[in-house]
Amino acid sequence: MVPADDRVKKPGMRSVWLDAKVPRGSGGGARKGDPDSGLDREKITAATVALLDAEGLAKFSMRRLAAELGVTAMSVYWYVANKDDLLELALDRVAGELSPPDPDDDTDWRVQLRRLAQSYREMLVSHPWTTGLLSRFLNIGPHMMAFSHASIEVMRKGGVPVERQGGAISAVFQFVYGFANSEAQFRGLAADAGLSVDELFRESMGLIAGEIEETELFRASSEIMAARGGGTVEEMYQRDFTYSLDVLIAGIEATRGGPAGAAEAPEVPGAPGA
Amino acid sequence: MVPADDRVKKPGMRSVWLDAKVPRGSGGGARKGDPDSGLDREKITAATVALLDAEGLAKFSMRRLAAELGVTAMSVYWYVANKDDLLELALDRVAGELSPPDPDDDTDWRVQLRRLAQSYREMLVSHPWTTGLLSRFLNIGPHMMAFSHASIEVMRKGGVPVERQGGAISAVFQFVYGFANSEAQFRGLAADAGLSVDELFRESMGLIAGEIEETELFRASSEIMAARGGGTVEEMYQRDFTYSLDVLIAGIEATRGGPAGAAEAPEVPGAPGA
DNA sequence: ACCTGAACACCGTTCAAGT
DNA sequence: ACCTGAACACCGTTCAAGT
Repeated sequence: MVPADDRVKKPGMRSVWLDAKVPRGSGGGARKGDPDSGLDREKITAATVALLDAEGLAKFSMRRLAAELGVTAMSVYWYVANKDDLLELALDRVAGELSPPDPDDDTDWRVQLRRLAQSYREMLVSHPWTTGLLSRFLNIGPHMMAFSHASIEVMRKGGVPVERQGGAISAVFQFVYGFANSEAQFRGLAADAGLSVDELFRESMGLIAGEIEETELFRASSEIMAARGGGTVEEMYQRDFTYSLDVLIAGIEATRGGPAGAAEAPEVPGAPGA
Repeated sequence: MVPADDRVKKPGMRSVWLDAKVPRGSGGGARKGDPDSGLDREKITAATVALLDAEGLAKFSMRRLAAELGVTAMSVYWYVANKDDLLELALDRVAGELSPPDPDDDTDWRVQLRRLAQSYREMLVSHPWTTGLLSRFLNIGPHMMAFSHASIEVMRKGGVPVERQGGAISAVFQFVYGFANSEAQFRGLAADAGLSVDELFRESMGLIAGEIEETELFRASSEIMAARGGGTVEEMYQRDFTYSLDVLIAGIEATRGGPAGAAEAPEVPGAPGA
């Protein structure tokens, strides 16, 4: 049959990770000519991540990627069934940066949770295209799975009862996802507008002030502005993130032995562990 | 000049909401012929929302929309500068479903917060295309702004000090965003696969079990499964959402008067109030 | 003031064909 | 086993032209 299409056709879930175990270009011996010229999934995935980092998801195309690889547009389809599969591979590749803790590490669970959250946030922010993709796939690649399971382990160490672990993980990592998404996107908007994040922040504030002016609503938002107390947007993000995590950890501790009736969310879809 | 292009060209932020106040098609008197045939922003936006709801963001195109409106592809550009502007309009239109509380309503702040969160979640889940767009724009449309300000007001009523209101809002609504996003997307995956959410959940669980089998990691995840106790995915989502909100509210109360050093996130970008 | 048609510079993917 | 070229059915947007 045609390249990379040896999967079952039955309707159901779709993911690269469910396909034939041995991907193209890693099978029969090295290339004949010069050894670096052969394509494989590894090289293609690496180039995809590089391109996504450099130009974003919107500008990424199979044709653009092929050009980068010095190859014709359709060569890539020998190694990868379609664009979505390639994006799944790219996603799990950067999930390799997550570095979940050693299961035998006996550091305080709160510290470990903070580290997991910070690490997830850093991945999302330094590869802004990830937030747009995480919700499109099942996220069952090896690195994602490792991260999910590390999250469960941390909650267990924190004494969260089994029926609540899913909920607690969801509260934390869905927050991180949303936070990092908005953070990354705001940086993107700033970059597009040719402004620093601080400049864009000031500009949008000024503009809102001009639009709704003297209303009650504006007074409230204005109070918050005043309380900001002269930090950079960067500092605001960090303080906000930290405080929100404090809220979550305090909340988890406070409800640890609370009333029954809370269970876990589906493990697989969306953000890790949720 | 050309249609809908009377904006300033200076680099900076871009948003429909920053354009000339009077949009095309609402100016000079009703249509000559039959009164229903004329296009305007209102009709176009409504058709856009309908199409996005029915077929999703991926299938939406200007040409498809024009066809729906019984008009040539390019007519739409008379009323709207480009696709992004139209999507911004669609987004704020469904944000009109959010129904923030009356500022004079003296219901307990926790109840009001739960209502805001539930209402936001419902909007995101019943219009799954919104999560993909919220992070792409500034979200400064009138309905979004109203929701943002209502969120601030609720935190104020909850006794959260001004410097923490932004962080608390961020913790809650970024969570809701992430949660609803993963919920909506999982429903979408199920629909694409022609399965119910329960079927897809079972199928993915079985599959993961088959893949990693006897490892320690799997044992942990397997324990959680066992603790699920026979609910539907629907019920799981609801319990999880509720428990997570409990965590957040308990956390907000616990840290209400806590240590200093936490401030708000930028008001404008991303999810409302964050 | 509003709408159209043709055109430009793109997409993802299929398919038959080359080596 | 791997790669190519041509083709299909699309995109968003511009521009000159119609009424």
